[in-house]
Amino acid sequence: MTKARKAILEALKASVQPVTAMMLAKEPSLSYDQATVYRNLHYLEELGMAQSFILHCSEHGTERYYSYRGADSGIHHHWFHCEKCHRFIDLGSCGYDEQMHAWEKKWDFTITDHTFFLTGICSACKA
Amino acid sequence: MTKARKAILEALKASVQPVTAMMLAKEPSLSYDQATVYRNLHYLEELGMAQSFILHCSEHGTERYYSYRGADSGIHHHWFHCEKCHRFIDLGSCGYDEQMHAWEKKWDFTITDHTFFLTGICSACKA
DNA sequence: GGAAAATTTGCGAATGACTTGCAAATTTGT
DNA sequence: ACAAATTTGCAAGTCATTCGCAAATTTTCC
Repeated sequence: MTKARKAILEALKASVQPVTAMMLAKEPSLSYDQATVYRNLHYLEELGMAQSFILHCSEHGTERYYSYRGADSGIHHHWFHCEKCHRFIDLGSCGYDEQMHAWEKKWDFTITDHTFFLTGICSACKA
Repeated sequence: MTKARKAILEALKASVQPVTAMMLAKEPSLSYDQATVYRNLHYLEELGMAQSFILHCSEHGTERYYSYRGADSGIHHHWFHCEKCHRFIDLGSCGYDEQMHAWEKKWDFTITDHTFFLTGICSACKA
């Protein structure tokens, strides 16, 4: 595993919030080329050490957000996104496995991935 | 309501599958400028007559897909996307209202929108 | 440990979805 | 039908993300 790879993985692991490739590329302590960051995030996601979702918000546009995912403990996280302060709240795993299974049976398709997240106004921003 | 607007809304209503702005812009029977198509899709979504979601698939990249939504009957649809044949299956409304409410209570945030869809291989493509 | 093979990096340029400024055309209000 | 308001087409711009390629790093094998 290369230096860049390791550093990016550590940054992901250390971050409480999901981050974009650009955020990591601009992080002074990393200072890897954006292409390198993008490539390594892809790589880490393929390995199953990172997970991502695409979010569009009026203020930041459309971007892919990455978060850490333990190699084995592989919990698929879902998030709430506050449109005001742009912070994320980790909702944990969605627990829809049963529902998914029901759908697979009903329609006879095979689910390889699911996307789920919420947007709204967080507690702090409501006040 | 302008001619373009009406035509685009009709196209949406007529389409069984969610469509992208580009698909509509390239549709010979419509032949409106892409800017016009994009602007009107935004407009229709604001009105509540269209709904959309952003999907990334390896073959077609990242694009926003629109579908018709009756002005009042406003059912929020969710979809399964087949990665092979690129067709969508309408799953109807997700029926997670209770779960959402539970989350709102637990975290004290207000949900204004939710994104949910599945990807995988459809029945036909498995065979 | 070191040289060759394989992979990765940085840079700059390209891609592709989507947006925007602006003048001309259409629609609306009266 | 006329003036005001909105929308359209066009061309150029924006922005996240990707790609080609030569140089640098990592891995492999002896």
